[in-house]
Amino acid sequence: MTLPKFSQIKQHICQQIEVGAWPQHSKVPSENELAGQFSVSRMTARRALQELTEQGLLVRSQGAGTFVATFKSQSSLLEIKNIAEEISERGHQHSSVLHQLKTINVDAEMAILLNVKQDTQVFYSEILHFENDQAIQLEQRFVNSVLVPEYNQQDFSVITPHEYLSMVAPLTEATHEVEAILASAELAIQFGIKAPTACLQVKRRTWSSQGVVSFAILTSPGDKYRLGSHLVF
Amino acid sequence: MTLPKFSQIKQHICQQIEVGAWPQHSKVPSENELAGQFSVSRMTARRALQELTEQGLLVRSQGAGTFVATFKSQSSLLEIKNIAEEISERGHQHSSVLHQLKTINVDAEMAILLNVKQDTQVFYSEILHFENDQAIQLEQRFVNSVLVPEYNQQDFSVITPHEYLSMVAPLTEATHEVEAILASAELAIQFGIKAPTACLQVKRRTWSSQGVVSFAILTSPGDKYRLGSHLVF
DNA sequence: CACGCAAGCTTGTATATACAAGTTAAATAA
DNA sequence: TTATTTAACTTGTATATACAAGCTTGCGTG
Repeated sequence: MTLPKFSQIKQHICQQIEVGAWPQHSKVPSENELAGQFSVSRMTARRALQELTEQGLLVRSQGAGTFVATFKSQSSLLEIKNIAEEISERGHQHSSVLHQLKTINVDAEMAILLNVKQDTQVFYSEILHFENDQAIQLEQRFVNSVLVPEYNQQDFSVITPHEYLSMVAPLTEATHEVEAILASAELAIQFGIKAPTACLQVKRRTWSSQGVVSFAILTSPGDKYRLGSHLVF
Repeated sequence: MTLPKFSQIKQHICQQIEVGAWPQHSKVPSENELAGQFSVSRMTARRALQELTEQGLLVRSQGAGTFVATFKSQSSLLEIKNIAEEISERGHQHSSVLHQLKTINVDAEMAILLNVKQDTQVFYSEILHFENDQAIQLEQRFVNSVLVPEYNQQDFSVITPHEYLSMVAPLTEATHEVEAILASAELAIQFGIKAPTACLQVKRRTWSSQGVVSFAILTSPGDKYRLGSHLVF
């Protein structure tokens, strides 16, 4: 199972930008040039350019061409760091408790999110992360068992799910949704906080070259965690 | 100047959702059905559905069909957009109410954030933004009066602070901090929601070439608003 | 040398078509 | 009546083609 052609072109373009071959404001090959280089139809090349434009990496002007956008971000979100590493960087101690690691049948919604067939069995893990004995994040993760067949055999006291997945299915794409929720009574107990309290919840969907790898729900108490980013234009 | 056909279909779909004809999770007509209804090619209908899916309003599943997504306003973490524009793009109506627009003395902390001398007078504005008569964001903004001396003379019923600041002091840099907070009683009343409830709060500091322009606190009810991003590596 | 126009190139919208892959409904067989 | 198979429908990827609109470059003329 290889990536669709338009996705391969998207990755090529992102890599050219990343390695500095195409700096800010520089001209990107035209639809017809890319079509020639990749032996695809112009419409396929166009789709790649259009999606990257929609995502903000490129800007396009009719008649003039396609250019690398001025925007450049160094957000911590963009790096999708390993939580153990983040805590360690703060000079603190990371630990975690595995609550659940099992195989489940996915409902329709989750099947769509993981791009698997309905009623497929996938892995579900639930881990509570600590920073210096203070619970700071509940990680609930649904993992595509087709792409990562040995996920449920890992020892998550020595390696985080993020670390393992990065090794066996390196990230190529991700989406995030950040929301504020009210902690349930159960959640409040797990975090050792009083209700009512607000929590920051990040829903993260990750892809590797073979497809959707996992869908994670990362929930943290509002007073213990925040996300930062730094944008340069 | 008429809208392209695919944009007209997008608007039709947004309106159907807005008026309640298509509730959350309900099935949307297929590509071929829309192509028939609008006398367009399937590819044109497809483009409308695909863009709305990327925007988070729809979810699609091969073989099953296209469905209305769980509704939430969504803004980007990777770009700084004008809220009026974002709401407009969703086919919704933006409006706002100005609560405060005044000159204040800054304390030590705010002076540091705005990079001005202590006890300097800066502008403070407080605006409640609505999407289709639903309050979705309280914007509190401290503005550097040295760099933007005429901020407090603007009419913020016709232009948003973001628009104005972008004109007179174009953005070069920004930082975000995203956190979850519990709504105060006052805040709950402004949003028309019951306490206790969680809110998503973004603290944003923006720079232009001359220095720090403003420090904004953007607060939204958790069940009405989320932040998103889509990354390719 | 400067200006205007034409040609070439590029993006933007749209259509028709084809095949792949998955889901759902209908028909058939046990 | 239930289970299985087949057909119909739906989304997903890809190609070829056409025309519109805008930008850039090159050429010709003053």
